[in-house]
Amino acid sequence: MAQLIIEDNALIIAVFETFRKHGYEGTTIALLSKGTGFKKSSLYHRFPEGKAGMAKTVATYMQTQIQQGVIMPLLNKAIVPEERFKQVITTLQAFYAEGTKSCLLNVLSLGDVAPDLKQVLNTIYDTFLYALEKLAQEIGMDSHEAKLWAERFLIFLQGALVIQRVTKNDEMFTLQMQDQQKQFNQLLNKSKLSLK
Amino acid sequence: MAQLIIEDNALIIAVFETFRKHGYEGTTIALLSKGTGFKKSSLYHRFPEGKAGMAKTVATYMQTQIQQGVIMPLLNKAIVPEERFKQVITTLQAFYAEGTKSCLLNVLSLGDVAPDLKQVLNTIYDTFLYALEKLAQEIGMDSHEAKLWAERFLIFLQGALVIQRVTKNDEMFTLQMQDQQKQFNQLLNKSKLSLK
DNA sequence: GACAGCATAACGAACGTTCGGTATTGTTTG
DNA sequence: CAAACAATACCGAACGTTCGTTATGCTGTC
Repeated sequence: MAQLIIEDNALIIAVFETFRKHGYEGTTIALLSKGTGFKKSSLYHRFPEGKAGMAKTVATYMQTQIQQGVIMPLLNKAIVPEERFKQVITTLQAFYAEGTKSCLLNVLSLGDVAPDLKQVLNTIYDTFLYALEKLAQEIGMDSHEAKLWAERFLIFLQGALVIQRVTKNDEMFTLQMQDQQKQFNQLLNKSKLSLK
Repeated sequence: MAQLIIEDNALIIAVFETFRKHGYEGTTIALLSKGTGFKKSSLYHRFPEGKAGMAKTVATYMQTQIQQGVIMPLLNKAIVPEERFKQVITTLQAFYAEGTKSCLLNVLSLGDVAPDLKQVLNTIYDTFLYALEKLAQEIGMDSHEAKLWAERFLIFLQGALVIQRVTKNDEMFTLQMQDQQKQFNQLLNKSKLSLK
């Protein structure tokens, strides 16, 4: 029994980094072995469901990270919206290492994706979108505007990651995130004005 | 001699579609054989440099497509800017099949990319960016604004493709492209007003 | 009969995975 | 407390399959 083992965090992170760098097909067990320090067969002890299981595990890991570093701050009404958004930008900067690391949502959604993995990726997007939407509504957007703004932010996030990977212009992501923050604050100020 | 053989266009397109769907590592020769109708060994007759050569070929194919459908229209001063941008949006809609197909710039830039392939991808981005920049300058932006606007457009393009792949919301890309066009026209009108 | 175009068949290497076995750790029992 | 047993953590070696690639052979056309 007791099948639910708390996976070693450093191990998961190493696997996560390998997948986000090489994508699913590009990630080999040999590569994972190198990245984690475990021999191939040992990895199968930790992940009895093999490569597919590892991918699902890292996707779930990302889900919890986003939940903790993004969703919770965004919905935390104890803090002013401006500060909340700033926190999220900071989290994302760290999570994507200033845009030098790719997003699982992108690299794990190529080709024929296993349905259960796809569902985790979908959920991450949905919850992220929802939290952004709620924040936007809080600062005065109607439901439609809020959804559009949230979508746009996520599009921008993903796009900036792709472009930085192609161009190797390592400041692009940071600059664009800063700009998103600036624009958010402008929207917020407009909303404050119209309320007075 | 005569190393430059005119490759069969339908063949290249089939290879191109396979790569953009599965990425580099996810694309196998068996998959290419299925997609093209050629046996594996026959593919090596057409592409003596193997898989790496095929990838480079499809990247170059994309380069010519973008050159013809995007760069040339953007720089064509015989047509008004509004119409030029509209043409480009139309081209991109077709090129990405309303956002249902991925971009080589994204899927071929994962993991360890061969330097010569990377350079082709880089060139595609650079020329695309440059042409957008020139158009933006034409409608009144200064050099700095123009570069930012061009970057943003490409970020949006790539981001929308990623998001649509994750969400399977098949209208997202089209809607966002239409919106980009609308925004461009607004910028253009502002510029016209300030000139009067 | 030369040569291009394509297929058959096979290559070594790497793929993801499995299995037997050995340490190491934890638990039970006297 | 220690001996005995069980469970866990990890590894070496090998599995069958598929990878990318190539050597060889057939078939038609000029």
